[in-house]
Amino acid sequence: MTTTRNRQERDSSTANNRDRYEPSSIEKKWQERWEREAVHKTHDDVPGKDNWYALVMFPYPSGDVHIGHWYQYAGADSHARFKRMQGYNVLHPMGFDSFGLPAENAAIASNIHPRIYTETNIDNMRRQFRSMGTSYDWDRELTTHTPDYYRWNQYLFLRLYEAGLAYQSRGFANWCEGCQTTVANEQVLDGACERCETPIARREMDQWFFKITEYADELLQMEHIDWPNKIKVMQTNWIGRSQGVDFQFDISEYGLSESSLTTFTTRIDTVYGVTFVVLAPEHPLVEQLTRPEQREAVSEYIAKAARTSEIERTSTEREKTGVPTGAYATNPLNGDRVPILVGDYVLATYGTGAVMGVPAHDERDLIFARKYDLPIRVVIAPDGWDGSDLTEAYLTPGTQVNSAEFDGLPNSEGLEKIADKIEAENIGNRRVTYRMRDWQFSRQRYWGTPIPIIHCESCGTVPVPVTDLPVQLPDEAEFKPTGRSPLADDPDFINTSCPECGAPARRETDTMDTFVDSSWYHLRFASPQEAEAPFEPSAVKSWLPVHQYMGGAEHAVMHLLYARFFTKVLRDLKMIDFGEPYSRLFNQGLLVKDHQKISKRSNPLAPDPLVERYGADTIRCYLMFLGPWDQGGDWSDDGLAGITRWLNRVWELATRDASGLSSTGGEQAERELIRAAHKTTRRAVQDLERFKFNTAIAALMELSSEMNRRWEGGSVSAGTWSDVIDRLLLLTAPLAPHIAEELWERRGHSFSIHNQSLPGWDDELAADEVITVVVQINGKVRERLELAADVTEEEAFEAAFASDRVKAYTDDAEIVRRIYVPGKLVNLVVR
RNA sequence: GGGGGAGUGGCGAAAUGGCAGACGCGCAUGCCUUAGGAGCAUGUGCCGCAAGGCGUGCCGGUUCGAAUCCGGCCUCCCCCA
Repeated sequence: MTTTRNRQERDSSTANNRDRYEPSSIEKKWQERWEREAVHKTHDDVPGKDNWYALVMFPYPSGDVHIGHWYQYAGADSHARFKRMQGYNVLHPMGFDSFGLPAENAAIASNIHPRIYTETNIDNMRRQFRSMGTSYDWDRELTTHTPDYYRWNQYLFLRLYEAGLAYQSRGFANWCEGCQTTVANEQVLDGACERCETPIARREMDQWFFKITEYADELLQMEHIDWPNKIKVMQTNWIGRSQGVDFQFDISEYGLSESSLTTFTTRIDTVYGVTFVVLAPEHPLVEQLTRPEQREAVSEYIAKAARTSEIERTSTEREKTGVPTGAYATNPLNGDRVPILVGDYVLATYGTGAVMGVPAHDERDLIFARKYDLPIRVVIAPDGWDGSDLTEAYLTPGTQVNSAEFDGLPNSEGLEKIADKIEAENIGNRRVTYRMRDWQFSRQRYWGTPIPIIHCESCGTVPVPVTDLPVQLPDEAEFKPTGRSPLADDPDFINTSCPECGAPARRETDTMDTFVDSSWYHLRFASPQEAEAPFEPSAVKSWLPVHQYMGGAEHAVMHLLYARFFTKVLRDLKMIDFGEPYSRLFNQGLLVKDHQKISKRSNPLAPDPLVERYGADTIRCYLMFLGPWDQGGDWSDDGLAGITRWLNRVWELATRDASGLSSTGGEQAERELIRAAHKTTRRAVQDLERFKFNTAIAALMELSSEMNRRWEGGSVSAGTWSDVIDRLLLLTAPLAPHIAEELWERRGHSFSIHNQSLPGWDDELAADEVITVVVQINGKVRERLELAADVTEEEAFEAAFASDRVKAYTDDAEIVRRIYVPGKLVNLVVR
């Protein structure tokens, strides 16, 4: 009776002076105060704290922050906040990857200067990031389109150029006739321009490259970095290391400058089965080898191939085509004279641009041979082969046949012995090739970092002296695409003098791929205002490599590979002393809405109105509650109510006046609430560490409900209640930073909750006193027993046998086996 | 075609060798309310009145015991062709 009356009094007395949870008012208030009091200001070193660099991939300022950004940045921010409350000195910076094609295209489309367009977007995005309650130190913000940043792109380019790792060479680029410009590989979608859908052609142009292939083998070494296996596999496939043999066919009969034609193969064991040779249309010998009677057909074919994208050319769906050159090549191993054809499924950039055709042992070659009526010769025989024709290409291991002295060997052995012979006779050699090519980073675009090179008639290619940096991107230049680099039309920009001889000279007019900017930005964040160098060595030493990198998997083989390459180069240039930029990587999944891709047009979900209506904390928590962060989530407005209710409950629990509580439930009730609190702490901390935000929130919800029940019972002391409330708020703080801060203040604690340590837990206090032991008969659950936590095996079996339900199964049966899993179950195998 | 990931209630999902469905949405019933798109309580995998049986894409295997491990197949998503 007393308890009931007390409770009613408490409720009515507190109802009046308690106010409701109104996210809009408290969120703005705390965002301003955090900024005013520099709560997220990061110092390079804090005595007694270890540094933790939590980096999330910085965004393109291509428009509004959309809900997918929220999904990424809210999760990353929660994890960074969690590490901060774990006691680390955390660097969690933000910037903008603000050069590049998307911004430039959007700017052109709306007839605004790319700089104005970009800076307007950045202002808007900065505002939105603030509205999320992110914990960035804005003093460290960097934007890559400013000279303060891109001058260091130019500086690093010069260092790579000096080291022979940047070079200019003629190469094929993706040319879009519609946009009158080249586009990057990643902007080619199914052979067409992603913007105007014009088919992409290949055009030969002077291009700049970074020698990433020099680091191919080291880039394959990934055992020592803690990255998702998925990404490691993608990088390995992308690099595509293959071991093979360069093999020379004799073409001396034509009396050309070259007496041999080199092909590359990974299957030299099939060399006795070669019945034709195929050259890429761009192969340098095509012109000279083509016989007069084939000249017209070959020229026509080459012209057609030039209009076809590489992706299309190598597609397995597409029919393999080719034309004979009329010339023949002689296989030096057996003297066979085989026709030379031109085929566009062979790429000039892979291997040697020439392949040997072995129709019996390669699917593509077989289709090609059948189509053009070329001979098919089996040289690797399956077990029990009767000498008849094969119906399909034989690709698996077998025995060498029709292979001269190698007949009878398993082909794995033939592979080595034939390679030995080729090397001994000097008609070829073993070689490792990679699918990955050097990184073509020059763009005929305006909105990027000018490449700091000067072309002089007498001195050739001359690097701009470091003291002359930055080479400024002219603001006034014409930026619309005209078919060549926009900067080429700006006389003030191109006309200069040669740094070596002083004669009039022309500047390089290409700009850099934006992936150059993002290859080292993590270093810049360590000392973003450094004016004398790209980064300050001691700051880099305190912060790098990045402890935890977070971002989407779409960058697996672009940014993430380039950044690793840059890191290795800078290490070799002795600018840094580590070889991997990101020690740990976590990829968040994709957010969809109602099972469909979120799109501005067909399935929109703008964050600002949601924040206005529900509050940033609610949106953050809901996004994190949808499912495991790495698996992505499925947004549906309906589910928001659950998070709203929970945060309201936290508010309501934390604002109750607990002074009237008395420990009527005794020690038992106290212990049970303390146990729930310690269990929750353990679960939440362990889950947050592993990015399992969804189950961390579930644990906090359970604790909230448990507290509500305990209050109804009126059974715990005010002191215990208060401790558990504080625990709940501290654990909620990384996820819902505003409400936690507000309630922390209302409970009389000092500012800020985000400078507090997470609560610890005691496994003994978290341990159950009573456990449920499951009794299985032949693996099926037949009984559940409530037993003391410290029950012995003997006691557990005794309890099991005492149960009537168990007896029903054991009475007429023989027990052949008994299994005991401490604290969990008893299994009786009966017959 | 190759590689990777996933498949569990009406829905988002838990459980990674030991009680399948935690937590949340939705739904149902009741309470409270001038009102309810608010709050509270209880229930909610399927079949069955019940006892009980069935149940984690499908088929098989390993195990005392499988959503979880192994083999084969189907479907969906991502990356590369």
